[in-house]
Amino acid sequence: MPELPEVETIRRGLERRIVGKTIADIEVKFPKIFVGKKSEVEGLKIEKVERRAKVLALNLKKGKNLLFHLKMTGQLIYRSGGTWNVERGTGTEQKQFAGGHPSHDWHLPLPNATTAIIFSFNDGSKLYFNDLRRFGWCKVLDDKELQKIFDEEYGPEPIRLADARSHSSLSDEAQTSESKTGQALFNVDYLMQQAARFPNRKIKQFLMDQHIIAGVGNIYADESLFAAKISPLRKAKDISKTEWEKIIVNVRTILKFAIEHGGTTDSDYVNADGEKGGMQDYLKVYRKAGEKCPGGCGGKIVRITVGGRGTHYCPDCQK
DNA sequence: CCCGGCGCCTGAGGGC
DNA sequence: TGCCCTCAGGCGCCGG
Repeated sequence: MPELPEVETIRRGLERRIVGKTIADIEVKFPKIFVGKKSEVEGLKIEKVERRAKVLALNLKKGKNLLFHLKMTGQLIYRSGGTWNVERGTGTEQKQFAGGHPSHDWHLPLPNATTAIIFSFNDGSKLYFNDLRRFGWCKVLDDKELQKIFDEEYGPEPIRLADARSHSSLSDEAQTSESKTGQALFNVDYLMQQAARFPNRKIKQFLMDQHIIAGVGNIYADESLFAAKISPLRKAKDISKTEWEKIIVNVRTILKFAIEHGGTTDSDYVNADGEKGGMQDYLKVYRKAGEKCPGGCGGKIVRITVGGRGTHYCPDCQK
């Protein structure tokens, strides 16, 4: 399920692939998933690919945008146009592929039964929005509407890599009070202030609330709390300042690490080239029920339900 | 405020 | 082998 690191990974891939291209045509296979009029964006050039929390926006000319939410099983996969002659196996087998160099993604047929929308660009390349469970959506929005959603529906970004180039990412730690845009910053003061608003909420649900923190979902909430040695059942009001600091550091570290590893492929997640992530090899508690605690405490990872979500933690070292 | 439950979907996995 | 049932899960919404 794409959370911040997965959506950011897709964003980076798309940025390299589709910025500067013009949307020539949109084919909607599942009408419920596409909200708005495609005629408003056909013919427009893509200027930028933005991420906020778990949503992805293609900024187009004329103040238009396409906003995507991948929910559980959404995929955004790019394929270049043209045909390719490819040798595989012993070299005797030669096959021609239409649409996209098959070096890494030839096994993934596109479009397929899960393909909800096909965006065709002016150079013959395509962007496929697949969604097996069809919870995801794509909306046509004006700049103003997009900004309103970004401002009102999502709390601060826990890391600020979206627009910054890699070498300037130190700005994360420099966050103190408030950003230029008026958006709150992800720091201890802010989290304690929010905790005062929802004192009895369990910390796991608190971390996953997109209005409070942008982009943390089930996997990284569990992983961050394990790293911080805090039980997912603790109430927000009972978290000490020192513990909030630990939460901040671990959320940031884990999200950044996950981005470096291309995100977690639990079931359907793939990047913009159709490739799986690598972060699943580094998860310590998520879906590890019954296994020995990797913290070396001698305990065992258990699975419980918190707020209706599967929650994995070590009761022995997460207090 | 907090919690539980439903709905949206479909494939995986367990029970028999 | 195969059918049926339940469940997962982001998120909005509703009711207690």
